[in-house]
Amino acid sequence: MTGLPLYMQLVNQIKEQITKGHFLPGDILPSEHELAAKYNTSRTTVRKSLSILFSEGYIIPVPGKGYFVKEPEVDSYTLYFSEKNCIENYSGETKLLEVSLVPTDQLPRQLADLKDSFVKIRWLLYVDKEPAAYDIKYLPYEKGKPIIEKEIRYATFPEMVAKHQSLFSIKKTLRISVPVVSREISNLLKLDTGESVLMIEQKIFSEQGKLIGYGQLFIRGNYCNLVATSSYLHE
Amino acid sequence: MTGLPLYMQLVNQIKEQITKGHFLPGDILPSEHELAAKYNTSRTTVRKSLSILFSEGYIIPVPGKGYFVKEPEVDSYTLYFSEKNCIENYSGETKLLEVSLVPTDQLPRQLADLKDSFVKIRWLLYVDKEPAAYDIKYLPYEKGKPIIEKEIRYATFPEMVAKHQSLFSIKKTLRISVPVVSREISNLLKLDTGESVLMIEQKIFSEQGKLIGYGQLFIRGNYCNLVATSSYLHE
DNA sequence: GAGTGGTCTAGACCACTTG
DNA sequence: AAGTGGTCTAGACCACTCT
Repeated sequence: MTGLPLYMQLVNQIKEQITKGHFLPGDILPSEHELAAKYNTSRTTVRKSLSILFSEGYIIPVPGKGYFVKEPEVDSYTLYFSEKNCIENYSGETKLLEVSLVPTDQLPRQLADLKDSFVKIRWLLYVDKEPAAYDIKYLPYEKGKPIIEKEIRYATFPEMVAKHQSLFSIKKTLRISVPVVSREISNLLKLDTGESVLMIEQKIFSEQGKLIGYGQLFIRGNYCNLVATSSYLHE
Repeated sequence: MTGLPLYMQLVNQIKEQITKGHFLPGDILPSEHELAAKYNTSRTTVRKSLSILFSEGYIIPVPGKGYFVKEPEVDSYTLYFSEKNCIENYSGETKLLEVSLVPTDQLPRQLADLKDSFVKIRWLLYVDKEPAAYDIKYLPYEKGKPIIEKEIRYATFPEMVAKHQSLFSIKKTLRISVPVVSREISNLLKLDTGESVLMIEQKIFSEQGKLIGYGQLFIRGNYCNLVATSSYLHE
């Protein structure tokens, strides 16, 4: 009947027993050996199933003891964020406002304690000729390498930062807030009175934990499109 | 020297070859058989390593062909969200404003096409006696079960919804935006003129995809604390 | 038909926890 | 000492792709 491989049938059976409450958080599952005997299969196959249940957040293996049913994580979401997808109907229209070298003492406080110089890049992002977002980015300045506008085509921030870093090894942080905007930003975005703006602060760290990129993205309320979904989709 | 298990050493070696650019996105790795021979180990162990690299987003297996090096996902973040942790300095102080049964025709449009009645619950959340957030939640009304205030202690929304659902099987969605707030909300939160508000819209679905919970959380700009981090932390 | 990954088995030895 | 999960082996058969 079921074309599913054995280990997947086992995954589903155990999953069902957990979701239906036959096993409660904190309970201990039958041992690998017992499961193998019960389902008439090998320990290897049982382990494959259990490792999937572990990766999906259902159970936790404890060496020498057994597999414990976990409290489900109810507050974990996956957020896909890039400058491109967080602006509604964004087609890619941008205007470069500034590319300049910023001396150490004029950096925002988030970067001030690093003793590096940074390149500051400012953009406006448009939707249908209307300004929808304003973006400021700081990248470490590499001595000797001139800043060429053409090089800074509007990729995602991690891609800009990681020119000579592997994209696999960087760490990133987002902070979402609703700032009180300066008159400058208000003018740039042509804000109506009372119109609000969302700010997304982005930090990028190297594998060694060094801050190698900082960005602030200000999005007009109407154009903002930020969606997150529960992490474990179970297929 | 290295106390690491064989399969982890293999993971790290291949990972390094990918991050250092010896293998580029789109490249195909040596076959399981070749790797087993090269590293003088069994195919099973090689497969264990490769499955880890797959789960961490480095490679994609293609049956009949081989393992392909993937483009790294640069825009995936993990967001931990709950009513408790998204409000800065929140200690748990709440005031229940309303618990009422809402007939089908008076529901917000997001719930209107379900032909169920919903219970509407409205709260104010305080930080140091100051209103910091305003919360509206809709839960399916279960006929015969009276709504008892004491039952609605302020747990996280998924916990409220899932009283008789397993928390493992629900799906959730968040939408973050900056709304133009009504006068009612402005008064409730005692907003200053020009002060902005962040809205987090939360939908909860049953395993079968039915909407079983809808919530709107309005947070005053100053109190908002939303942070997301890159998904793959690689330990 | 040769090569690939996908599934599965029946063992082995280890470090650890528990009585 | 018995039981548990962690690691590892050396096979087997399958469905698939490529040529």
